[in-house]
Amino acid sequence: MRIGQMASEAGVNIQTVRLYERMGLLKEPRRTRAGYRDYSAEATETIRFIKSAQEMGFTLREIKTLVRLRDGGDHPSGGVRNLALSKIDEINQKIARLEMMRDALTRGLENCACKGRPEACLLLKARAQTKQ
Amino acid sequence: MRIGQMASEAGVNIQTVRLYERMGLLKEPRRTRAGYRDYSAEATETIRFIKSAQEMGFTLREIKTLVRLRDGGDHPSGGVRNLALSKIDEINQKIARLEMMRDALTRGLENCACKGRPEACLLLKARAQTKQ
DNA sequence: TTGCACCCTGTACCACGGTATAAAGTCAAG
DNA sequence: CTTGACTTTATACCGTGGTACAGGGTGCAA
Repeated sequence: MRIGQMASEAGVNIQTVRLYERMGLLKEPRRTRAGYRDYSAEATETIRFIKSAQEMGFTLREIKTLVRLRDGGDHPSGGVRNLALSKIDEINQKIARLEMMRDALTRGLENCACKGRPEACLLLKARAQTKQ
Repeated sequence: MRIGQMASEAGVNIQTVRLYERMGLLKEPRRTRAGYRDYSAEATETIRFIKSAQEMGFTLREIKTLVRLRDGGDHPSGGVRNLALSKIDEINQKIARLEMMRDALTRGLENCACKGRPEACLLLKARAQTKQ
């Protein structure tokens, strides 16, 4: 699979794929005789992982380590394991903060739009949806 | 409280505070006779909210609306409420994706560093910590 | 009243992530 | 073979968020 199809399946620009490769986020694919990049389906998964991590606020530099960890790391070592654990910790902290932000927004809504009109407040639904 | 103290309490650069004001993220404080900005303690909370939201992957443009919503919006209206609800939804999606990423990392670890040495895997602790 | 720390506005610069363009090669269909 | 869609590398540019600097004013304290 060549770069054009890969990029379009992953939903990114071709230039972006090459950028990620240069930055070491995406491992270099084999090449055809003519020098064209030849990707396996796995690559699109990696790209999607990268975009997802990015939306979670990780930088490309951080994502570089996330990708390595996700792929099983290099050689098993305490260093790799600890790095992964600290990343997992970071993620847990992000989750906790997102929950706080959600509650802050919820409070904002309670103090405003729904004031005196609890029946109009779609909020409880939203909360129920997440506390399930 | 003047901008220097405010910025240092919030942990940001003075220039950053002024930038946020220019971008409409931070409402313009009153001024002293000399034209100095005069902040209340509330402002540092707003700054911290902004930084936190930023680490969660929201852009300043998005955070601008988050801040308005958190502060109780303008005038109560269905529009404001719906916007808040959709932001809450976004946050829930981010949380779900972070959980997926965490699991992906966890799997990466399982396939690698802890292979055959389950007693060395600190992973279960990390998971327990979050599933509590 | 001089010094020093702070503030003001405005402009310029920076890193990051992404994208666009140029100049050249590949390849399959007509 | 030629045409058109695709690829290659390399370079240049852009928006976002942040910061630095210049040139000037404020205010307090020795």
